[in-house]
Order: sequence, then structure tokens, then C-alpha cells
Amino acid sequence: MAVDRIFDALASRPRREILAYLSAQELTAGDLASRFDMSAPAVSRHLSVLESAGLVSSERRGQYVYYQLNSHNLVNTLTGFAFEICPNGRPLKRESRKMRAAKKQGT
Amino acid sequence: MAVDRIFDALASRPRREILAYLSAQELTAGDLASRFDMSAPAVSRHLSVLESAGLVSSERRGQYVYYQLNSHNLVNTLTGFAFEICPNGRPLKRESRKMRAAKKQGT
DNA sequence: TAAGCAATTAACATATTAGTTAAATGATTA
DNA sequence: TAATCATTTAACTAATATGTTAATTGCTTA
Repeated sequence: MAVDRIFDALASRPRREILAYLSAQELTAGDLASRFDMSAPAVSRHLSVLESAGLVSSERRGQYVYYQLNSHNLVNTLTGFAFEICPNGRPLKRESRKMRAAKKQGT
Repeated sequence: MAVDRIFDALASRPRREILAYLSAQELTAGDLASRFDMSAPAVSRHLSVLESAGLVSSERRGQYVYYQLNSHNLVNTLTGFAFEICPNGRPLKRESRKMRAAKKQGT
């Protein structure tokens, strides 16, 4: 099931950090590897876990492979799950308010 | 870190199902165990993972131990993470709209 | 074509996780 | 107290995940 793979992918700090890096901009596998204290093959494996969960996409351009975040899949899964578990939606609504405020500020 | 334990706890289908059961009502360890095709000790261990992540609380009443969902911790962590990764908050806002609609309907 | 860089795959070691059954702990009640 | 039920802890096994280094694949360019 898709949700299984997504939660599985998120249960790793380095993978969550990769998502955070990619939330700012697309990066190559090598860019990402250089940001971790870990070998390139290890990072490559994390990327493939994220990609098969649908959380990132990759595109080869010449010699490099660029990775990008698929934020919709992430957000839809997390909020869908939170919504299922917590049918009374107050906390989500509060979060949503905070978001609007942050956006206004330009953050 | 708290987030580590929470995502770790969520990376297990039986544990997510336990949360879903507890979202409807509090249940004893035995009630929960009877809903799974798994031994009671195994379910007990899942419960302890959820509890040490702060996602559920337990309370002994006589012979039984009742478990309850801590939905705020779950929702705050998931939406906080989604917010961090996806600063443009459109999907969350959409989810929030759906939630209001469901609430109005009384679902 | 050959050399070189980027990235992934292969092969392997180690640590963790998830389940099992058996034993122990806590609380009730005959 | 003894028996019983609910739950957790202990001891163990099997499967999976994560990291390593070495080898391979893909692309560019001298």
C-alpha cells in the first residue's frame, strides 16, 4: 500500500533531512551526498526509497541526476492520515492559520 | 529527538491501526490484542512503542490497562513536519476546508 | 576510443525490529 | 491464601534495514 511505503520512507532521519533540503530547491545526488556524513551509495539508496514511495522524482540531465520533492504526496498522506485519526480537526485548523500568517510575512 | 520516535512509531501498519482503533474510543490492551492476528505480547510491545513516542497514554484501572490516543501530539508532529517541508501551504488549507465540511455534516 | 566524473548496483557485515512462547507481575475473588 | 485473569517482561529466532567498499553503468570530452 502506498501509505505503508510513505511512512516507511519517513522513518529515517537522513531521509527526512533529504526532503527538507529538497524543499528549498532541486539538487543532484552528489549535492545531497556531500551534505551528509555518509557514502554516496548510502545516500543513493535513501533516494531510491524516497522515490519509490513517490516522495521525490528524479530526472537525468547529462551526467547528473536531479532530484525534486513531490510535496503534494507528502502533504496529502500526512494530513489525510491525521484527519483519519483525528476527526475533530481543531489542531489542523490551527496549523492552517499559522501557515496563512507565515505566508503573509513572506517567510 | 521526539520527532524521530514519532515517525518511527508510525512506520508500522499494526501501530497505525492501533491509533485508528483508539481514535474512536479508549480500549484495553486485551481489547486491542483481540483485534489483531498477533499474540498479546506483540501488541503490548507495539503499545509501548506508541506510548514512549507520546502518541498514546495508558491508565491502569483494576485488572485492566486502558489506552487512549493523544491526538494532539500526532497531529502537531505531522502537520508541523508537513509545514516545514512544504512552506507553501495550499494542500493543508485544502485539507482543512474538507475538514470543516465534514464537521458541518456531522461526520 | 580512452579517460574521467556522476551515480547506481552488488556483495557483505552489523544492528535493529517484529514476531514467537514461557515466565513474571498486578489485581481480583473464591 | 490460592486460583485466575490481564498484562508485561524475558529469551530467543528470523527477517529487514543501514552502512561500508568494490564493481558497474551512463555520460562527456580530450
